[in-house]
Amino acid sequence: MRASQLYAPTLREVPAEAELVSHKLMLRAGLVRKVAGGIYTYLPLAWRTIKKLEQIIREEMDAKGGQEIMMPIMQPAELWLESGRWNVYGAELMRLKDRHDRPFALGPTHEEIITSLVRDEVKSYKQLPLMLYQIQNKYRDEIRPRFGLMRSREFIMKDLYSFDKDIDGMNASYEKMYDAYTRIFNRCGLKFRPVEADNGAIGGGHSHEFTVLAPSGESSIAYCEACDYAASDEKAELKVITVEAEEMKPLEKVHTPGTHTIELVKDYLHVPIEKTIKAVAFQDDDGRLILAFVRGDHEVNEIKILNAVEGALHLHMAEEAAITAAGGSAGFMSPIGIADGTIIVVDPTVMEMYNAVAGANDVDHHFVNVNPRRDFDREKLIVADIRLVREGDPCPHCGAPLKMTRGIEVGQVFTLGNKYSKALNAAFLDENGREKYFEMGCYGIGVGRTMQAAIEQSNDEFGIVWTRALAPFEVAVVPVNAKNAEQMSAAEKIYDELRAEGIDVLLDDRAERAGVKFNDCDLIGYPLRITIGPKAIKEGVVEIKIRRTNEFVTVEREKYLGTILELLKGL
RNA sequence: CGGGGCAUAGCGCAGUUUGGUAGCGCACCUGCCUUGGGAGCAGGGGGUCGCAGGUUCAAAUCCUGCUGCUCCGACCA
Repeated sequence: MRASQLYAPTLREVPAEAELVSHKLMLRAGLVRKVAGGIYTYLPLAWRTIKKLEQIIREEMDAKGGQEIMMPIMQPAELWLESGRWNVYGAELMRLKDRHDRPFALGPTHEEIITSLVRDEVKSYKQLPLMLYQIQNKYRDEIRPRFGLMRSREFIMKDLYSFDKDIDGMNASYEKMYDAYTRIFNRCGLKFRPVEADNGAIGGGHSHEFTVLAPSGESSIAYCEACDYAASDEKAELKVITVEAEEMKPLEKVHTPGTHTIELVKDYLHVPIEKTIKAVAFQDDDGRLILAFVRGDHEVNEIKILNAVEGALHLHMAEEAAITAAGGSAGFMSPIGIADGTIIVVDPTVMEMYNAVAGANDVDHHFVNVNPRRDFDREKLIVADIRLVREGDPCPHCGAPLKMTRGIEVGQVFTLGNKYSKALNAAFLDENGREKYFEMGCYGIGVGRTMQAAIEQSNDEFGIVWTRALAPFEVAVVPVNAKNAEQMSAAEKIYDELRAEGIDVLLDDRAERAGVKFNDCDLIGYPLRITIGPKAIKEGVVEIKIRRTNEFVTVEREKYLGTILELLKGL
């Protein structure tokens, strides 16, 4: 490829819309352009990188027995109604209607389509296991698209679905995919960590997220340095914190004017925050009031609440009217004396407390000497771990203090069990002629997000630093003066020789000044740059710049090819 | 969904307070010159000032309504 023919519009100035360094660099280096919020065009450089990334993914999927297919983006509502997700998926599902007013959705994921395909076609255990995948645009109407390709409304995803005859088979498929994902992200040169994750809206059994470590990431993960435990903050399990037993004093209602936050209460009553009980009021989609109680210094984990409360799909902050209707008072909530029918979830650590302070369901009043084991009606509440992990909490495996870090979730693997096969009545005959539901798994990789994560993790003040595996071109050949015939012919020769070696090389034949070309090379981040100037011509040498270290290597003309090949191996 | 901010040439911005011929830098086109880290000179093209109404002799500027983008919040009882 010749740079004079390449559409790679680099920018000197940073568009105002970008916040993240990777987002800025994608715009400046001419990789992507925004069309609308969360919707992007991929320009030639980005598309080359994406194709390389997709190729790596294909190779690893195929190596595990995956077969590539292509399913429709536009999906009929019937299948979603059948699986129950038409109503469950919520506003993120992009819906549309055809001219006959028939409802459709733009696929955010393809469990329905693939399950219906396999249901109709696969009838025997002899056809299993089966792994099918595709790489395709997905649509999710995000509340707040941001950070370029990190959270966009249209994005490229690889999604593979596994079908097995039993749980053991499903777990074996899961292990294969876990291994494939590890290989893929290693090949991309990413620093990442697989972490235990919650299954979220997709549902099913166990799950890992593959998280690229980056301070700007939207995911928060907890990990243990003493053992190999790592989990997303939503998932991280927490041990009950027990305290020394105290004599239980009589429950007492006290006047605490204006103390509608935990901070105000603890200061007003002069008690340590660990002696207070914090209430958070939610409502689910059906309007049911859900009160969650954690220790005053703890925070609630909404995902854990959803998992603890049967039938709850989404949570939002409770309306004040709903709280009042249940006999509560916003800011002064308590499990004691709340109307029946209110769903009460209490963190087990709260149940261990003695003589604590909690709201009294009465404005400007709190209870003191609350002893949950004595004062709470166990029959009417759910005791479940609903705490959000924080740095220093004990590791659930070994007890060492957990560390927290941030990351970008680039892939996730799930086991689904028969959740979808059952909902869509997808069954086969086993060895004994008995009908059984497929045991499924699903496995996704955000392709564009992985590309951006690579940039976020590897850049410097001059621009992107690509690994060889993902670089749009592996080597750039830059004649200092494109109008100098001697330099151009030397550059052309090297360009041809490198291409003959199968190297992906760009010849920067533009009539730009050297500085412009050098800066573009650094900005775009080609792993190696070969400079052809007067010195190279006169001395018969080849000058190589290594982008990652910004170091220069000069070798004799006859030996440069070996050096290039050697250098590329390490990049 | 709540709260801020912004919308003027491809990009970054000024002009809006106080209404009076639409500007700057970069980018782009032509020519000359230049070529080892974003050169210089000269000439040039490009904007119904987000959209729709209104006020006025006159609106980028004032008023009303809408739309889009963006940031923050959505841990709070």
